[in-house]
Amino acid sequence: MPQSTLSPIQFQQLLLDWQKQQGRHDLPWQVNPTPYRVLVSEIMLQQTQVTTVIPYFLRWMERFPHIESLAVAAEDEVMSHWQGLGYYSRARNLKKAAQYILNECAGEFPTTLSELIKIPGVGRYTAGAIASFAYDSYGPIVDGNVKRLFCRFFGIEGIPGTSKVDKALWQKAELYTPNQNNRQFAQGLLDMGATICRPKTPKCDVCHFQPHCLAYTEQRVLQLPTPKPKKTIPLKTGHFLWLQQDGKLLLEKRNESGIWGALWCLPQLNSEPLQIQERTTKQSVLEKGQFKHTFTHYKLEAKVWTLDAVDSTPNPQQWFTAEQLTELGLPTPIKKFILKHL
DNA sequence: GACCCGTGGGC
DNA sequence: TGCCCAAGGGT
Repeated sequence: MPQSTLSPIQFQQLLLDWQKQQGRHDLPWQVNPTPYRVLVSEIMLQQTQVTTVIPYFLRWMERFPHIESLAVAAEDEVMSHWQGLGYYSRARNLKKAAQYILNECAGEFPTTLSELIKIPGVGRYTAGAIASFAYDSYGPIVDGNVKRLFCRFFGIEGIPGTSKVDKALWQKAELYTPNQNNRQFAQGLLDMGATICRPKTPKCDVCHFQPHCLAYTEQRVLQLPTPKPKKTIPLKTGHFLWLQQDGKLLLEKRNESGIWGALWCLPQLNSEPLQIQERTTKQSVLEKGQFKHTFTHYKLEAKVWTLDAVDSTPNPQQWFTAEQLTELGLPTPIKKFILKHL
């Protein structure tokens, strides 16, 4: 019955009015929104909350204030500034993006959606966000906030992330995104989703869209968006090495592929270490400690072992003092373990 | 389409 | 505690 009677223009006006009064205007990346600052913030904000990103963004912009400084930076220093944010391919891609813009785009930051999406690490959402926030131009965005808001407002059923539902969501985004005031419009969508149309406790009582929201008028707000079926994550066991020498700790730089890619880490073993037999001495393997860590897609239970001999591995290894450790990008649970045991 | 890729906050 | 969720993208 009462399908939303709000035209795109009416929708835009309501959202812009709300954004002007109730939206966020003082986030660090909203100040001086250059393409580079918007790019950095949007990559950091992928799957990451605003309050988590803010200190990382400020530190990043201080160390890498422009594309050139990032493009020529050493990977280890880039990774150390991302340490703790997670999804480390974002950091590697951000450096690739800087090099791409300098080398392939003659230093001219791309401006169109079709060009923006070619930047490493930039997908459909981030391209739309850069168009909106950096250039104040047409750039549809569909992120977690918009998915939730649109699924409720338009009464879209089905699981977001499936091709059918996402197609419908992007279609709505393209239709309802204006050709002016794009910066405020996009910010309004995100802020509405973050502060009003929240997952668990939406503030429908103060929502300007309330009379036009299909989910609200049909009392289905908490049923939309359709929840994903939860799957059980597997348990994996890991083994790591703790080797100290002259007050230094041995670390290993991990491969770019896989978990904790390109971070420095305690050397990881393929299996539980066996007792090492040598001609003259028996070297005992001692358990230094344990830790557990839950990722998105599996749970890790790890044991850390000490021994005297250095295992040969294909990755670069290096001894670090406690002071040097602070300048490296280390996986968060590894960093915690080291600080506890060093 | 399925999987991979981190971490911290909120309840 | 355990679960959901967060300004997604790459393979």
